[in-house]
Amino acid sequence: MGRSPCCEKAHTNKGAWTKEEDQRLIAYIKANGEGCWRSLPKAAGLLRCGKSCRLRWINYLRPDLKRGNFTEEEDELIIKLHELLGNKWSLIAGRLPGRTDNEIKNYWNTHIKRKLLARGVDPQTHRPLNALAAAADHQQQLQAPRRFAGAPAGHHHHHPDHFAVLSNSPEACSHSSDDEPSSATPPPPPRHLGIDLNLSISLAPYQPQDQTSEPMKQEEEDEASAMANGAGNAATTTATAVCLCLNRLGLHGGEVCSCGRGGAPSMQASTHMFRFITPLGGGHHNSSSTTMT
DNA sequence: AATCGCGGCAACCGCCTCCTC
DNA sequence: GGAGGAGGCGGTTGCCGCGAT
Repeated sequence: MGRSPCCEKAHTNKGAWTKEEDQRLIAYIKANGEGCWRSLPKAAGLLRCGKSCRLRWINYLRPDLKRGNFTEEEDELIIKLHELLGNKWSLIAGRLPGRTDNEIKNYWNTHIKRKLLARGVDPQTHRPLNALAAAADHQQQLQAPRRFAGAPAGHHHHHPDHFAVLSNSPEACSHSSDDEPSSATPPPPPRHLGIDLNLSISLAPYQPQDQTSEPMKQEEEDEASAMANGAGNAATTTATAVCLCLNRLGLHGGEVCSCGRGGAPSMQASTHMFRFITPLGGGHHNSSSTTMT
């Protein structure tokens, strides 16, 4: 039968927003703040679904939005983050200040996909295109019990292969409960790693001897992986300092990160490597490292 | 000048997760 | 612990503008 609609659709406008509607929404949110989207339309005098208001605000009207073209740096950041997070547009957007998930999603589909294809890289797997066919053949031959490439198994299109690459601890390998039963022993390195990703995706520069005792949760692990990888590659390709803290991820002109949330994330710096430790929800710590060249 | 095709983007839809009771 | 509601997310659709023919 389905769920009840999020709002009374019979009396709601659809389609493009008018200037007047925008003004009403802006005025209302300025006066009352965000929240309670369901009741907002009525309170603001809008004949819109609450979800529609929310989307309009988040994707278009928010004052902190950065309009305009994506920079080359943003492009590369998106690519790195997508490689690690998959189609988690909201997570990616969270690391690009002023950009929205919808905007990034559209940009990915219209620009970056093409860009990667032109580079000979598969936009979904981030592997060289010519290697994909070979890898597929190889996998068919192997009929390995552990699926690894493409073919997202669950609703959420994580890339298990990516996480396998990035994980550097047995705990980290046990998260993929969506897709397969977890195992106490870390799986052997996937054979597809033979494909040269040319991305140096790894936490190798910083080995886990000082990892905190608590196993990471999936989300945190994702974050850590994203941070490590994004930094490593951005750093090696641009020689620019990269802030990986949750609030400031991005390229910076070499200044040491000092941003933090609550418990003041720490950063350990050596000559060529910065390590960021950013507390995430629940007091877990999230570590990553980046090599500065 | 008119038509067609394509690309870009805003908006919608439906499912999922989280939160509250 | 379970149910229901609200918000959030990702995929998809459809409109519009622009260039090619």
